[in-house]
Amino acid sequence: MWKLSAEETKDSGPFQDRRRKLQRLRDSGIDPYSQEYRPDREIGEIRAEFDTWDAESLGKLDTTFSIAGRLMARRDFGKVAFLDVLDRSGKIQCFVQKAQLNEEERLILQCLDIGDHMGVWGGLFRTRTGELTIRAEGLKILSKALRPLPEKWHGLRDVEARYRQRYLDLLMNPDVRRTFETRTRIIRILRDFLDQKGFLEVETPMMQPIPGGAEARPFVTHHNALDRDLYLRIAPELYLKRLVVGGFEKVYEINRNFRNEGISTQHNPEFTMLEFYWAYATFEDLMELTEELLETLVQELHGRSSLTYQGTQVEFSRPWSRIRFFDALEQIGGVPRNLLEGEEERLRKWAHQKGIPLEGRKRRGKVLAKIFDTLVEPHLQSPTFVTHYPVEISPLSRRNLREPQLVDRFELFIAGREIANAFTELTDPDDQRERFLEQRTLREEGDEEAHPLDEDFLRALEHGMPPTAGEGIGVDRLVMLLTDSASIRDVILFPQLRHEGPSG
RNA sequence: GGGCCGUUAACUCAGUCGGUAGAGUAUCUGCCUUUUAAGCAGAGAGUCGCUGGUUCGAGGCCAGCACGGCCCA
Repeated sequence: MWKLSAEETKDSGPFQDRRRKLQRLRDSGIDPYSQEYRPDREIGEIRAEFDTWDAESLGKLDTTFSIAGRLMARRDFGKVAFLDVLDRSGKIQCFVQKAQLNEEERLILQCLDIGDHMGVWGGLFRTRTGELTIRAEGLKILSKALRPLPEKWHGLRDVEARYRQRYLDLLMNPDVRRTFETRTRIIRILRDFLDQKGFLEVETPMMQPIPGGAEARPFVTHHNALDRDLYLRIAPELYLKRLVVGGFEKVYEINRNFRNEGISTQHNPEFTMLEFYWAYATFEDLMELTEELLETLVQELHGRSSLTYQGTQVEFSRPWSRIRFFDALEQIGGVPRNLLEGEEERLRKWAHQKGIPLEGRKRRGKVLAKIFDTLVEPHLQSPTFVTHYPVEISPLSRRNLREPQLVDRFELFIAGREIANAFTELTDPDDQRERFLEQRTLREEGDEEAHPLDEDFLRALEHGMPPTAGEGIGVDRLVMLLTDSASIRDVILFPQLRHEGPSG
């Protein structure tokens, strides 16, 4: 009944029973919320060491083990009981003979409910069915649970409850725990990889006076003492580049970005981004680095260079295919070349006939990007670098030398999703100013996602930034890919949800 | 923003044509010294998401709302 408050549930059966047991313990001078208990082993350690021992060897072992954890199941047999105790490392069965307990412990056993934390100590043996078991010499209650756990067999299925009460999800669904452990491992591998290459990890502002570095709508907040609005960052890009100007030639940040957009299986308003900047490198160097990084990740996590995502095999062996943005539109998206190069109106008409809605997309670049998202992106299952984007949708990227209407940029697609976005950085302060001014025009035309002009950033560029390449990798999407998760909510511990309704 | 599906006991779910609200788990009582979804016997447990409407009568039909899921934008 965890959807209801304690007040609402205090009179109903299981809660009353647990309250009653709590009171019985207190009346007997037993604290149901122990101040201290120190187990000497983790359950996983015991299992790792003794799971392979046979009954006879265990019989000769004269050691007492003390463990602690949450009671997940109990099976009572009159004079004995079996208790399943779970800690962070695993689960073990404990065998309790009531005759072996003192009076206080017998009362505790009587009052123990599934969900309570307890400590147990005793020697190891193997039951008739062969299970490694602790023969309890004594036990203690460490924390009384007043609410029952979800049902033992089906677990917690209700998706909403799983997100709102992730602690129950973690307790009841071991796969969920593993996914989040893997997430932590992935982030550690990312850090190790970049640290080894000499990148310096930094932290830049979450609250920014001008939200830049991406095209997205920001969240607004207010600083009272300064009496000014601040924005939760949509990207760290402009600050990391300032650091490159300041001489941090290899720099990265793994942290949260916030974008004021809809919520879906692919989008959470706050999400984790890795961004890194590498002076004296180009976007082509980044492609190689990215190949190496992802292959390392897949190898470390899966022990081979491929994985299965939602039923599709994805191969990460290098090198990955590369295709130019316009070639991808033509060859994969089936957009006729003459339309790509011809008048915008004919392109719009063609898109309309294909059923691609373009409302709100005023510029040619946005039209092309929309067509790409619809017709090309879903087909990019194997890792694919799409390169050389139109300059008008890349206001922070350096122009291509030969074709100045394009930029030296790539996006990486895997399993039909964008995983990374990278480019050779625009270091020319005059060109950057012009790009900002173009974006300002778009903003005046009503494009709320157009990049704002950042005079302070321009001043930094005017001090001189070395030739640099920079990349952003969406960590949540990467974790989804590597853990075979269908929804971003399955890789974020507490995803954003609507207000809990009055009726739960 | 649109479409479809869902919301019933603490959990997981049934509920036929509109006619007294069901099961398993969990809980409680009793029996049980090697079980592991323990077993056997019994018991308690419900604002059927919310608000209206139709009807002699609504968990089921209609409308609106809330929350969630999937798909589309």
